[in-house]
Amino acid sequence: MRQERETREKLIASGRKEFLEKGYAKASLRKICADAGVTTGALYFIFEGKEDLFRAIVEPPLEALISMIRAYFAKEKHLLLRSELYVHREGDHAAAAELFIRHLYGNYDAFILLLTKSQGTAFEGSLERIAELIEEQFVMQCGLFAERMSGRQMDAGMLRWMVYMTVDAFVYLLTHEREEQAAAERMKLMINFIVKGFVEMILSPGKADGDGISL
Amino acid sequence: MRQERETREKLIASGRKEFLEKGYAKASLRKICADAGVTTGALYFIFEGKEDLFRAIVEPPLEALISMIRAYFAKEKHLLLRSELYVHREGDHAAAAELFIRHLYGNYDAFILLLTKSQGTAFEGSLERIAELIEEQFVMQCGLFAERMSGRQMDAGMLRWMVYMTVDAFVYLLTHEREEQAAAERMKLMINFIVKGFVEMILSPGKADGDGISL
Amino acid sequence: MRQERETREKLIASGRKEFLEKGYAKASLRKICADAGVTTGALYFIFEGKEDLFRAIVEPPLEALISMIRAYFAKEKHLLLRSELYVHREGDHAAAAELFIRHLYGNYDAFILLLTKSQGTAFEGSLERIAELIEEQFVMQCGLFAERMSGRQMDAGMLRWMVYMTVDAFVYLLTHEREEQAAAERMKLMINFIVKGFVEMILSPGKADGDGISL
Amino acid sequence: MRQERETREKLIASGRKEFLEKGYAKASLRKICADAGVTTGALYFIFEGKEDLFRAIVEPPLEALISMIRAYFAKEKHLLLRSELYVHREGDHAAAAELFIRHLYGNYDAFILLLTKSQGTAFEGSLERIAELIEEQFVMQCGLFAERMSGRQMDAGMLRWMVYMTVDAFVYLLTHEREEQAAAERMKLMINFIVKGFVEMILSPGKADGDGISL
DNA sequence: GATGAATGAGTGTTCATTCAT
DNA sequence: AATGAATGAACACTCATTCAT
Repeated sequence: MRQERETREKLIASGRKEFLEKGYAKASLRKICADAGVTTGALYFIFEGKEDLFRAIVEPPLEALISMIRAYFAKEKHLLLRSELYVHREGDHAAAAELFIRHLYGNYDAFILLLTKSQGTAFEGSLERIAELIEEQFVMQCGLFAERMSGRQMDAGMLRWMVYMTVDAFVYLLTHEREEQAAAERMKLMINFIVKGFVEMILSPGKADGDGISL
Repeated sequence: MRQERETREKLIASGRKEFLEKGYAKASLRKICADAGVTTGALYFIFEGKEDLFRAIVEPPLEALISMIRAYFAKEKHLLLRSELYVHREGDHAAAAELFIRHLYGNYDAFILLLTKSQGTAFEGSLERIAELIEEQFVMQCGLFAERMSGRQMDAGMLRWMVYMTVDAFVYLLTHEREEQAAAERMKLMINFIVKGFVEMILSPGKADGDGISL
Repeated sequence: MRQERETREKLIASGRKEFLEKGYAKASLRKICADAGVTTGALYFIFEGKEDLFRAIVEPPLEALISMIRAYFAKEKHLLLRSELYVHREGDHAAAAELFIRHLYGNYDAFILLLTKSQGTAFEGSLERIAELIEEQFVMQCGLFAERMSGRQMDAGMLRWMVYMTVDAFVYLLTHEREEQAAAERMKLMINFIVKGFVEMILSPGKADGDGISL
Repeated sequence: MRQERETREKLIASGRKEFLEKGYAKASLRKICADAGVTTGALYFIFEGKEDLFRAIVEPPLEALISMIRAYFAKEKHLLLRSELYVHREGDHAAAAELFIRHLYGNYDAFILLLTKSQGTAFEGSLERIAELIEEQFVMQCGLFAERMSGRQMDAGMLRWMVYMTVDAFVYLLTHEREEQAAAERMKLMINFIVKGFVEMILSPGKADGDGISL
């Protein structure tokens, strides 16, 4: 049991390395095992196969991220229900962003794998799934919001893009800025930019289409 | 000669299909050839190998796009040099955006391949290269701009991100909106959003760092 | 017709080059044709295939050599029949050796091909065939010789080896001394060495076996 | 482990057969594996590839031969240093020759492969390398010899050829006489011939050139 | 809890050769 | 007299996976 854990860890470490270097499809299990100083049989004892090894590397950080997102939105929803008026203060989301950044950079390799090397895997659509999750929760909140500020409709397509853009901002940082501190710094500016644009858009929306969300 | 063209076209067609389905790495030349009703030998008579077939599919549209970008920036630069004052009018870039959208959707499969299925290819960094090209030209223009509106410094990192974000907006559309008309419509809103944010940022910039661009 | 000859020559030239570089088996007809600026079809119009091209390069010089050898032995035989006593004079065979060297070096590439790059070809045993030819003629002469100098038996195996050694001396030069003049010079010494050894062996032969040739 | 050894042996056996029949370049790994009753994958588990299989067949006997040569020369050198006068006795090298013959015929197939079927392999120059090794050691001994018998110069080119001729005598036997006993018998005569010629040449050398070795 | 030998289908690629034009 | 498009079989090699031990 003790030993299994050790082998498992070694395999995960060298798997991470190989997947990063070659991408999922071109990575070689043989090389991963050799690098871990373990036989292929051992890998198949511990994991179900190639994809399972990949999952073992990327899934835990991904699931943790999703939990964080859910928790954040739950809190936001709670606040929204209690307050009667939504007031936007600068830096509102900064704390959350920093939390996310910390998690992303704390599992840097796993997220790089997830976002740029997972082609051919069940995880290749992870970014999309995260965006959808956020959009879903966001739309829900907007629904609550709309009960108080009537008449306004927002373009659902634009909203979807903005969510995607926000999520992609994290990806951009992850792939262009290796230092966590610098990334956190930058993210504040980026969030600010997006929020401002968002508020602006609500105040003077483009021509609404039928697909709009009442706001 | 006549015949070669036909075979070539058939191979490109079935190659496009297979690459789209499986991604570059997992695509099988044998399947491509069988699907085209041709032997592997024929493929190797016409193309140099797997990557060359891929290139034959994606390179022409990519090169055309790059030319369009260059031409657009050349025109912009020319205008900038003639006028004494830069005045932003809404919809300024709309025409260009529409042109790009037309090209992107006119070669839909090729760009999907390029942007989402080119891992393991010389083209896997194409998006980045396009972003760099645009950034380069953009920075150049900002330099010209700076000769007239002095003192202003803009955060180079933010500028880079905005360029990336703009480019990524096209990718977002390509991967989320199959209809060209709808995409063109949307792109106008998106461009508007970005430009507004950009102007806003110039007027009240975040704290500039040393790497800033004089504006 | 004129044209055919030209194409033929170009193919032979580039074939010689490719065969020398890669050896017969690994040489590529495609490369030969490309190098000659000719299509594969043309090659098959003029030659019957890969081996036929090889033959066209090496056969003429080989046949010429064989003729020279035959002529030389015919002359020797003639002299032997006329004279009553065989008298060995130093430098006897020198003239012949020089002739052979001239021919060998005049067709240097062809003989290198023949001797070191013909594996997989009908010509891969050429050296052996030449040795056998010489041995045959040599034995015949020894038979004539034996009619006059009775009693002596020579070890047939040793004789065979000496013939082989002689032939191989030419190969040795061809593969170790690129300059014809130097090779000719050296060959005189080598011939001398062999002849001396031969005479010596006749005068005090090893124990004869049943396979001996009466001398 | 037990099993691997068996598979290894089977592969070596059928590899030896196929290489002998077709030569290295034209030999087919597929056929070798089929003949051994094993899949290609098995071959690649045990060997690194085609050339590695070839190496596994020919390298051990070759290395053993080289060691034997080195040992023989070391002993000779030792004797030479102790005795004040070099006295040639007939049959001097006979024992060594017999040892070599025994080794050569004890690994008959391997040496045939090495000497006549290794084109396209790292081993294609083995004969030359052996000749160089012997020449090197031989020249060294001649140097020692020269300290006592002064004034004599020997043509280095002739010496080189004689070494080559000696080595080639073994090749000649290997390729022309399948029976070890007969070969050993013959080799004695051949060695005798060469040594006699050598001594003769020293006593009445051809005109020495500048490249001569003082003797 | 693992080993390591082996599978078998698959890969991209190269080849000498053919033949309608 | 020659083209050039195409064939089809073969190539060495790699892969994720299995299973007796």
